[in-house]
Amino acid sequence: MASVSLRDVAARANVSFQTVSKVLNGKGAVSPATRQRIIEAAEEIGYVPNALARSLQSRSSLTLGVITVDFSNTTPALSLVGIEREARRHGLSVILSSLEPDGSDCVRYLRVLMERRVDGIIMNAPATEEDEEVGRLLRTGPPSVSLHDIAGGGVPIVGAESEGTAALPVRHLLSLGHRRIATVTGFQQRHSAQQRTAVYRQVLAEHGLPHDPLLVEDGEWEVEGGYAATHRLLDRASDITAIYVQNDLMAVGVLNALHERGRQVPDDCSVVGCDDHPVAARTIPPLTTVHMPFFDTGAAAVRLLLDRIASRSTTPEDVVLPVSMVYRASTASAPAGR
Amino acid sequence: MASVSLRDVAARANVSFQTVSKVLNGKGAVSPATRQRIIEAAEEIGYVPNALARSLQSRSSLTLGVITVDFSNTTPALSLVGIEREARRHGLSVILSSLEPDGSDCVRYLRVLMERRVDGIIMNAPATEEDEEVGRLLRTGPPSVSLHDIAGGGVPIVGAESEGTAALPVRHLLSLGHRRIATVTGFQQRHSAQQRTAVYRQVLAEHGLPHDPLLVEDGEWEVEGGYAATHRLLDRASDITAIYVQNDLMAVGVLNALHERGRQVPDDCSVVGCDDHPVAARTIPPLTTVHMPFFDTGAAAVRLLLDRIASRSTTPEDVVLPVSMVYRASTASAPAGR
DNA sequence: ACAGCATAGGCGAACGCTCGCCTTCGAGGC
DNA sequence: GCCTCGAAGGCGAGCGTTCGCCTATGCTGT
Repeated sequence: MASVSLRDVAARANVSFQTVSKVLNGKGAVSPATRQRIIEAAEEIGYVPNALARSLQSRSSLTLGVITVDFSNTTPALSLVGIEREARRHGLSVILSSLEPDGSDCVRYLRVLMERRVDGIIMNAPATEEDEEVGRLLRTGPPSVSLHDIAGGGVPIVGAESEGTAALPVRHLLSLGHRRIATVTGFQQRHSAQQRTAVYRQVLAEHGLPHDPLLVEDGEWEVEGGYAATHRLLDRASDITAIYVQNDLMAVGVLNALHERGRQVPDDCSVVGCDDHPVAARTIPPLTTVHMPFFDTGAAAVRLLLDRIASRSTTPEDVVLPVSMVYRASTASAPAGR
Repeated sequence: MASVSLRDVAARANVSFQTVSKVLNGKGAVSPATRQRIIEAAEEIGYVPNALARSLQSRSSLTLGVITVDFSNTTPALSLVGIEREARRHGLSVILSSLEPDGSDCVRYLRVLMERRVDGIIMNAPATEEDEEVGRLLRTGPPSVSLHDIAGGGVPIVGAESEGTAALPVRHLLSLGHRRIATVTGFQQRHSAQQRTAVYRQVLAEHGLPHDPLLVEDGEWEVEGGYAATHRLLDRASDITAIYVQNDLMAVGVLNALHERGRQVPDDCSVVGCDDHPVAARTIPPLTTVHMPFFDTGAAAVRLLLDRIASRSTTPEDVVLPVSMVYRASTASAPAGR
C-alpha cells in the first residue's frame, strides 16, 4: 500500500529510475534484457504509476471537468453518459460537479476545476445561462464548450436544432387539422423553453392562428408540473384538441390529467411530447414525440472540446444536431365536431 | 493563461514563495502588512493554486472514484447524485467512470482510478459482482465501499434492506386477498433480482401458496422487458390477479401490456412496482410501489467511505437503509369472482 | 548593557515524474 | 591502429507544492 515509485522499481532492477521511466513509457533505447528485468521488477513490487506527478510535469491532466444540472432526470443524464463515454474513448477522465437547482455554486465549482487543472470544461447547467461571472471565468479559463447559452458568449455551443424541436410537432398537429393547440412549456426562465414557445407561436401565426395566451401554461419540466398545467388549461379553455408538451416527463403528467378529466387520447385530444424518453414508448397511449439526440450531444461536445484544446483555435463554431419526429399513438386527426 | 505559480506571486510581493504558501494557507506567522501585500499580488496576477502539485506533496488527492453502471436510468443516477452531493459537502471531487452493460472494462477503469491516486472508490456496477479480479483489486487498493455484492467479500456494502423490498409488496397483495400473484423480475443474473424472487417465493410459501414457475418472468429491468414479460405471463396464466414488478420502469411496460389486453388496473389486476420513480406518481393509474432510498444510499456510501479512510478501520460493517410502501391507485382487493 | 525570547520570514528538501543532454563502450570502416 | 558512430543508460533539472527547521530582528526584563 505504501506507494511504490519509479525509484523502488529502479533499485530492484539495478538501473536509474529514469531508465525505468523510459521502459514503462516505451521511449528511449533500452536493451531487451534490461527492459525485461525492469518490467518484471515493476510487476513484482506492484508498481502503479502516479498520474498526479505525471500531470504536474507534463502540464496536462488528461481530465475534463463537467458542470451539470441535477442529472437524476434522464435527459441530462444521457448527455452526461455521452460525455463520459466519448471522453474515455479518448483516454480522458471526467470530474463531475452537479449543481443545486438554482445554480448558485457554479462559480465555486468552476474554481475547483481550474485548480485541478482540467484540460477543458463542459457546461450543462442552464440555470447559469445568465450568470456573467460564469461567462467571464469560462472565457478566461481552460477551453470550454457548453450545451446551453453562456452570458456574454465566446463559448461554442453544442445542441439540438432548436427551431425544429418546436416546429416539427406543432406542424404535425396542424396537419392533422387541429386549430386549438395548447402548449405546456418548460420552466419559462430558461432560454430553451422561451425559444420553443416562440417558435410555437410563430408556426401558429404562419397558419393564420392568432396567439392566445390562454393556451400556454408553464409545467416547469416536471411530471407534476405537467399534470397541474393541464388541469389549469382545461379549466379555462375546454375546446383544446391538442397539446404540445415541451418534454416527455411533463407529458406523463398531461396524459394522467387528461385521463382524470375523461378526455380520450388521441380521440378527444392529441398529445405530442419532446425528448423521446424511454417511457414514452409505453405510456397509455404511447407518446408521439420529438427524438432529441442527448447522448450524441454529449459526445459531440467532447469532440468539439478536444478540437479546441488541440488547435487552440478560437473558432466559436457552434454544432447543431438534427431532431426527428417519432410517431406513436397519442396523436390523431382533430375531432370532427370542431 | 500561462499558469502562474507561487513563485510568480512571491516575486511580485518581494518575499520567498514559501511565505506566500503560508499566507494562502493561513499557516505560519506573517505580519498583516506582508500578508496584505501577498494577497493583493496573488489577486493581481490571477493566481490559481495547483491542486495537482498540492496532492503530490500531501499524498491526498481529495478525490473519490466512482464506477457505475450506465446511469441514464433514473435509479443509478439518483445514487450517483447522492454520492456527488455528499462528496462535495466534504470538499471532495468525484471522478466518474461509467461501464458498458457487460461491465467488461471495470478492471481497466479501476487501474486508472488507482493511478490517479483517488482517496477512495465507490462501486455501483452490479454487472461486476462476480468478477474475482475486481474483488481482488478493491481489497488491495484504496479504501472502498460498494452498493452491491463484491466477489470474495471484504468490501462493506451499503444498500436498501433487501428482504423488505420484496416482502412488503407481496404481503400487501396477499392482504388484499390475491392468491394468483405473478412477478416480473429484474435481470435474473443479478443477485438483487434473485433475492427478490426468492423472498417472493418464501412469502407466498408462508401463506400456503406453492411455487408456480408459470408466474415468474424476467423483464430485464427495462420498460420493453416488462411489456413483453406481461404478455408472456397472460398467455399462459390468464388467472393472474396481481403482479409484483421488480422496478417501476418495467411497471410502465406492464401497465401498457395490461391495457392492451383489456385488463383494468386495479379492478381486474393489481400492480405493485418498486423504486418510487418520479413517473410512478402519474402513470395510469398511479402506481403503488416501494420507495427505495437511492439518493440516501449514495450519500451513506460516501460517509461510510470517509469513515474508513479516516480510521483506516477494517470493520466491514454493512449499512442497511429502510424501505417503505407508497400506496397509490394500482392496487385493490382481488376480484370477487375468484 | 546583556541574556532571553517571540515574531517574521528564508531556506532546503521532498513528493514522483519527464525530458534533454551527456557519457560510456563496442563495432565497423578506412 | 585510429576515427566515427550508434546504442544503452546515467544524470541534472524542473514541474508547483508543503513542511520542518533555521536565522535575523527587535523588544522585554533586570
